[in-house]
Amino acid sequence: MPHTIGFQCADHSRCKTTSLAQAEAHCASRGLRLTPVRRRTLEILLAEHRALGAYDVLAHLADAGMGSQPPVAYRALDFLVKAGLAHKIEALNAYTACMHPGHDHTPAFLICRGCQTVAETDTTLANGRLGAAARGAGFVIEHTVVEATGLCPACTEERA
Amino acid sequence: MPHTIGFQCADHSRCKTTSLAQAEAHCASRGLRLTPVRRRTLEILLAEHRALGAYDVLAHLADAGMGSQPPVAYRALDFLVKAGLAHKIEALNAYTACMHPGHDHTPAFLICRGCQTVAETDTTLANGRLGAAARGAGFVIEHTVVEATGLCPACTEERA
DNA sequence: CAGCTATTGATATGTTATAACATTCTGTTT
DNA sequence: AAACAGAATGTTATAACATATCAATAGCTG
Ligand SMILES: [Zn+2]
Ligand SMILES: [Zn+2]
Ligand SMILES: [Zn+2]
Ligand SMILES: [Zn+2]
Repeated sequence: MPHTIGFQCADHSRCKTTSLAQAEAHCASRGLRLTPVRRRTLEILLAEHRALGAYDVLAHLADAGMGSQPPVAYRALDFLVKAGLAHKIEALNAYTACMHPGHDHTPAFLICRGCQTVAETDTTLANGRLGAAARGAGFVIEHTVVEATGLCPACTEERA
Repeated sequence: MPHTIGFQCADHSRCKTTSLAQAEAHCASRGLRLTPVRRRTLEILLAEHRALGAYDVLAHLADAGMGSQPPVAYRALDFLVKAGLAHKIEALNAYTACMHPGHDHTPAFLICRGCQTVAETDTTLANGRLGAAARGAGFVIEHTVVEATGLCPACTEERA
């Protein structure tokens, strides 16, 4: 699998290409329109395993001559998030490309405060303790945010 | 126990009083200064089982003649969060009083999108699947954000 | 092509958060 | 008590994140 959890990827060029292809397929199969602005936004997010603020994305879009006002970036990001091609990292008010688009999943993130790398994994939160608490309380979970902040292996090493 | 998980509390007046007393004791035992602004900020958060934005808190502080500029609210909120007397709800960019201050815990929240009620519970995330993934990747978790959004029993009923 | 909807462009504004520096308060040393 | 140091607060300004609104355009449908 191209996207195992970890703080390095063997071949990021391939990683990007694969994700983009999956996104194209995903949109095609659902009649979603991956327009130039949206596609470029996804490419911008895929450039690194980090989360980018909407204004960072906007700056890159502007560099590409694709709009320079906030709504342009926010609309594209909203589309990607709703389509399941990107996620918002609430703890950072920033956005990151999904590492396994198309697969129905409940993402969880490991965020390094040293190098800002974001690693996506899955959670089975709804099956765990919080899910049990929610069911016990009669609470219907619709969306979850699971984010852990800390230090990745490389950054832990560096500060040792 | 006064603070069981759930979307009602039997006697909120008592709930507030208890929490405030716990907070006082907590600060006293650690040499932390629960100054008038900080205490009032905590009271404001304790008024309801909801999360309040910093500017909402600020408005209440201003009503009480205690400062009307953003840093006043943010500093008090930062103090409370660092002291473990309040938590930030990242999904709402808002703050809520801790329901069991002093106890070392990793909070998790159930947030109702109908009535905005926030219920705090615990998570053992670090022992669960994400914790395992983190250890496998050599990632050292320092802080976690676990928030579930959905509908509480009352609001589910109402929309039925 | 006429009409409809989705998307983009553009302007303005609203909301959340912090930087920077002055002042006041609190406890400690002399 | 006066001097001092550090913590807390007051104040101004600005940075960073996000949305409302309306006009223009592109893409599809009958
Ligand atoms: Zn994902
Ligand atoms: Zn790192
Ligand atoms: Zn708590
Ligand atoms: Zn509710």
